[in-house]
Amino acid sequence: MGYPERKKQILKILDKRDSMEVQEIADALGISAVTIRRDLQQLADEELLIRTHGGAMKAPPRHPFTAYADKETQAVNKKKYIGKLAAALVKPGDTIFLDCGSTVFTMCAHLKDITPLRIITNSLPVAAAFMDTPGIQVNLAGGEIDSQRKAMHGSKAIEHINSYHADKAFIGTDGLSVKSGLTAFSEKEASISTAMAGSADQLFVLCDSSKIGRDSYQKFAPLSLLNALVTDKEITEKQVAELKEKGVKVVK
Amino acid sequence: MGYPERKKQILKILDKRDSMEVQEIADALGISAVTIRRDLQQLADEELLIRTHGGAMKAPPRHPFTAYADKETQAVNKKKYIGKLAAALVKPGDTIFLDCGSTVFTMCAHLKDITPLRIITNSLPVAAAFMDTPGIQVNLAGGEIDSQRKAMHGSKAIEHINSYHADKAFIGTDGLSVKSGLTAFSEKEASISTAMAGSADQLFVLCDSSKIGRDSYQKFAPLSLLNALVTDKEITEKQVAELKEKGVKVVK
DNA sequence: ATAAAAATAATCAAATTTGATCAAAAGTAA
DNA sequence: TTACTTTTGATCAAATTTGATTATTTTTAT
Repeated sequence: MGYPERKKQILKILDKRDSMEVQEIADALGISAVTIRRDLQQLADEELLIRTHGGAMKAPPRHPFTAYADKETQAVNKKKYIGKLAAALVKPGDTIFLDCGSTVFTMCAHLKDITPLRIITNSLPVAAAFMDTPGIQVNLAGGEIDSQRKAMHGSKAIEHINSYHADKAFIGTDGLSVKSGLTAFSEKEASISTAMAGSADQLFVLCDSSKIGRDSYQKFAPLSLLNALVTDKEITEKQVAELKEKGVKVVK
Repeated sequence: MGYPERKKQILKILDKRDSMEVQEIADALGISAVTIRRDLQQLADEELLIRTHGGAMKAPPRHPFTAYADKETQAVNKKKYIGKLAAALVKPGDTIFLDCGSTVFTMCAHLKDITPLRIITNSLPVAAAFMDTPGIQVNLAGGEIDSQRKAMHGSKAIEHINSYHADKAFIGTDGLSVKSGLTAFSEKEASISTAMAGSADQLFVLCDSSKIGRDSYQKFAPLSLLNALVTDKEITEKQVAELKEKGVKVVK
């Protein structure tokens, strides 16, 4: 029996019972406990279950809005770092746009004490984050929900964003290069980002170093629009110099 | 007995009784009190319960959106019953308005299998409920978030609702009487309800029997607009007769 | 306010689980 | 076939969990 088969079996057991023990599974499938442990580790990495000593438990239903399926765990810390830096650019009394990316979302934890604050966003997780935060007023863009991105997209949402003005816009990007400027993975993301950029006095782009120098699918803004790029310390000096030459300030 | 099993047992006890003592659990499970304390600490960290001296209390409902602060627990069952009845009025292929009340929210659990379905709402909990439900497209009204009601209100939201048309509207009410028709607790609620009622072919009002014959603060619709009132079995024959005379169909 | 009682956190030892390492088996490609 | 990679299983040191004991903190009673 190969891994795919075992994976299916293990999850099937877990679906019926809320928890199970390593030895128990090993016996049931006729596989050594060592292998089961390896399987459980892998499944735990995928967040399909929770590993406990001696066995595993069913994964708790993650909240529909706060759950960002972050595949690359090594990028999480970079993102958090960037979120903290970006949040430091926000001042009490500001009105800001926040887009629906996971990097921008990491700002939220650091914004709770910057009050009063007005946030305009198309992101449901952002809205959820400030649901019970006094002093922070959230304005949510309406429209069709994109359940993948947990955000509103489409013409209605664009129209909504366009009807407001903000001091600062914080947006993510899927690629940033001197040649192509800012690039997005999809038209949906690009159009929201463009709208926010166009209605704010200042534009800040959040982007971890791995995406710098990389181009994604769709161009949506030239570097000249940026007030600053917020990134992590792993950006190279060469990249910083190139961007500086183009007039882009780098915060790291 | 391992941790997963204990965790389940502890939460099960807490589900029935609102609080419990350490020694009591230790005896019940045949586990040392020290271990129970460690378990309680962990569960408290997970916010699954609240630690007290000598024991633990049930945790307050934790997610910002799924948590409706339902003060009157005895009304919950009535509401669930009404939600089920109302959901039966929805057919695959419908486009429906759902407002942001807790009674209307109870419909959600019963709508998941009625696909395809298009839902237009100003309620964040409704949006959350269908986040991962294939076949159900949610359109969320934009605007300022009312954190009390976990919904969008204001002119932007009204405008959003007005720009759509639906087959059916399901709304709650804070009062319903032959004399005053439908009444709401606040202007905010009333204006959204009016907008939904005005843009739908059919209007269904969800209202538990305790609110029938009662008037709230603001009138927002005459009984003549109703296609049906969905309520519970405790409505009196006299009330049903009076409503019938006014042309209101009662579903119970 | 003070003392007694109860609950908790900290410390330690025993038992169990685990992850790392390495060897065997199974699968792949040349 | 052979050489090579991947998967699986066995062994053992390291880490984790558990319960007993003791010191500290919190609550209750006087």
